[in-house]
Amino acid sequence: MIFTTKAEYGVRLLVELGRQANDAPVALKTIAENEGLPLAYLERIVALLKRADLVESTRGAHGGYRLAREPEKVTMDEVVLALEGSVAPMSCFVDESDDTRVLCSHVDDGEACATKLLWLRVQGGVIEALRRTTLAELVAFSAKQDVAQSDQTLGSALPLQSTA
Amino acid sequence: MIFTTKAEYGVRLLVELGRQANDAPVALKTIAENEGLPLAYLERIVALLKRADLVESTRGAHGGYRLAREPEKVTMDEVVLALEGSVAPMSCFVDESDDTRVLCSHVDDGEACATKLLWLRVQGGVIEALRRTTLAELVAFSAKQDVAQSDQTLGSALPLQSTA
DNA sequence: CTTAATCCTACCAATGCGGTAGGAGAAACC
DNA sequence: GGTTTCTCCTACCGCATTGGTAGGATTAAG
Repeated sequence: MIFTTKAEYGVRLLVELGRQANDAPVALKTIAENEGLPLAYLERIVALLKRADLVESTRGAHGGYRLAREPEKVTMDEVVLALEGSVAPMSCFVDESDDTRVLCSHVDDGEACATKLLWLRVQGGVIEALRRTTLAELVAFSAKQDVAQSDQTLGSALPLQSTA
Repeated sequence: MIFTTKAEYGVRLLVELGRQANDAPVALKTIAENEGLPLAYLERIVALLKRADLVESTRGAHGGYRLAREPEKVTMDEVVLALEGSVAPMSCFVDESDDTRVLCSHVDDGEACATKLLWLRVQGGVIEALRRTTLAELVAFSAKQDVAQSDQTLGSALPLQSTA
């Protein structure tokens, strides 16, 4: 069970934005360079965040993106939902309509499969974990990481960017 | 985020075995027909369960598979681990060694990415949900489904707990 | 010795993922 | 006004994985 890089990159992008205290927009190019991620791909990802009103943009020179809310008010369930489309442990769990309907292809219509109970619990566990994590927490976490890194050997920090 | 059909089919297979009270082996063909799943594919899946000592087999005519343990003692974290190889919310979370090492390709060696905290929590939520679900529960659940189906021709009597 | 089952391995089509390319609009700055 | 620097949009593409198939070898019951 795995999230795609959309979630990974999107969350990283938001963390980068969250680290900026001021409300000056940040260009995607800056973020791409900071994180070592492909710019063109990030563009498509940030579009998802904008569509979900998690991010605001200003076009033109000196433009870029900023958070639409304070990091404390951004929970990860919203973020991952915007990026991945759904939080479903099984393909038949993807909710087409607005209610969380279970559509399992291998069972009679309207019937639940034997594994419904299990996947519901897993889904609940994931959503709960996502919801209790805010962007502010991740920003603070990454800041702590930075301190730890700069405390250690600065020179021997391998520039191991696997960016081909 | 999605599990593959290996987990789905594998759990269903175990539920089918769990429904048999006696210890007579059940042929895969029977299970395939009951569940409407491709036999050849099930063969590969049940091999994973056998390798993890969740299932025992007897070859030859009148052979088949049976549970290696009572359903009460089979927890789903073991099952999913055997079927999917790992329970990792992100590709860099796949543990190659025995400890749960985080190997993130986009960060310096030994360093955690900004999203480590998040994926750790998600992974924890999933594993906890899996661990507290036993095969016996799923067997009982599927039995209840059967009763509901034969009683009222429409099994919507289940209190589907939404994203609470 | 036929039949019914587990085993094993190679193969294959489709899908989705991660990434690229090439532009068209919009605003700042000279 | 033109250039630069951004956001935006859409089409395309290689590749790995998934789900499934094929074909056979092995084992045991009757």
